Amino acid sequence: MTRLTTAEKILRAAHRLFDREGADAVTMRRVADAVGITPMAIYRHFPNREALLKRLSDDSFNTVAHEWEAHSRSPDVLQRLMALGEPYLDYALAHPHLFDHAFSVRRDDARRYPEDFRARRSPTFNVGLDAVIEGMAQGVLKQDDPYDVMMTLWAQQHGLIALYRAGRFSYDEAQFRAFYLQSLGRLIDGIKA
Amino acid sequence: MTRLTTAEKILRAAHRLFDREGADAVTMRRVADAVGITPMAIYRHFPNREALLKRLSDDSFNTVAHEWEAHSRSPDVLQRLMALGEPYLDYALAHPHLFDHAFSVRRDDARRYPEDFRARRSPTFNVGLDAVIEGMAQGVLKQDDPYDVMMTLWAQQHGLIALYRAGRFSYDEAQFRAFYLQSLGRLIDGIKA
DNA sequence: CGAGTCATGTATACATCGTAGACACGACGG
DNA sequence: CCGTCGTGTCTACGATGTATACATGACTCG
Repeated sequence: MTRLTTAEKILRAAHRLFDREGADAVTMRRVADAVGITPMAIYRHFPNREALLKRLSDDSFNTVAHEWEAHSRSPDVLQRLMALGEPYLDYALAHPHLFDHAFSVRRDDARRYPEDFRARRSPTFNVGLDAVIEGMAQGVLKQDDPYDVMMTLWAQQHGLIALYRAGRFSYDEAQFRAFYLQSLGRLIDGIKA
Repeated sequence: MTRLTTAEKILRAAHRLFDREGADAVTMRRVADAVGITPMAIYRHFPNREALLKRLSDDSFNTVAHEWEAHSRSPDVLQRLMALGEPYLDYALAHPHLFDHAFSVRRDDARRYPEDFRARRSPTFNVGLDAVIEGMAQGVLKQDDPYDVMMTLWAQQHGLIALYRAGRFSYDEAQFRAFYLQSLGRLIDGIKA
């Protein structure tokens, strides 16, 4: 069995709370209790609560981002674009609270469109982007700014999930997934050549 | 000059704080100070803070919803669908904090898709919906489920705004508005006949 | 007129939160 | 042996929502 540093124990306890009950449940006192230390001890490892939360969502996101890149090697560009919508949805359904914090919360270090994305600083965006670029080169997609097109695709997915997360759908996960893919298909129809 | 009841003064003071600094700035103590009463006096008019916030965003939203319905009587369905994206964006830009609370926060009384929208319980959704139905009848839009199509349109708009509100764009308002309309155009291309 | 009711406010207090500040204590290098 | 440093504790403070008890004035009804 691996020995855990205190910092790791804090992260694990906090992650558990975050994933199950959301950011509000991650109080310094509850995390400290779970680890078996006093609240102030956390400050030896993280400068403040906000930094702890940021670290949590960053870690969680990075883990998922790796699976992302591996996803869908379909040679058919249109199919690949559809398939690329899935990991985003999967993440939102599997870790709703972390998703909220990673994508719906203001943060100063977030990548910004267009400069960061045009500079290819988002590994996840890049995966879809390359599919779009390839599709345009093949003539499967209309000629257009591929960055703008990819951003439009992202927004479509994000909007559906945001509304779902905000309780605007009475669908269960399977029904929502079907609706999500169907909506994505409508947009893809709009960018097809 | 009109005499204001205390409840109205509370609402005005709270609205001011909400609109300028966001929901977190609306503390019972700050509202009470602004009105000139003690914090507990607010509880004679609102059961708790959450209800006060809900009332604020409801009022704000309803005000805007009226302008909504008046918007865009263009006989061209496609143009009308484009134009209908604007009031949503206008509201988000003019009252970003209220927008966040009205559309991005979980609330048990929110209308849910599909039942509430299919039952035409959303006056704002209906406006766009009727354009979609008309477009399908005219053969300008592909045959499809008009409710699903309208929901897809809403999600596209909502997603862009959510990402903008979360600081994922470095665009100023004018640039973002252009991008928003352009993205909406791509989706409309996908639902055109 | 008088008494009770009710709407509206205040005063006080409590639990919960993030976190500042002072101190303890063991390891380790000179 | 003695400082320094990493890591923890203890205590306390200020913000916040809100429960509870009480005050006060207006209005109603006998």
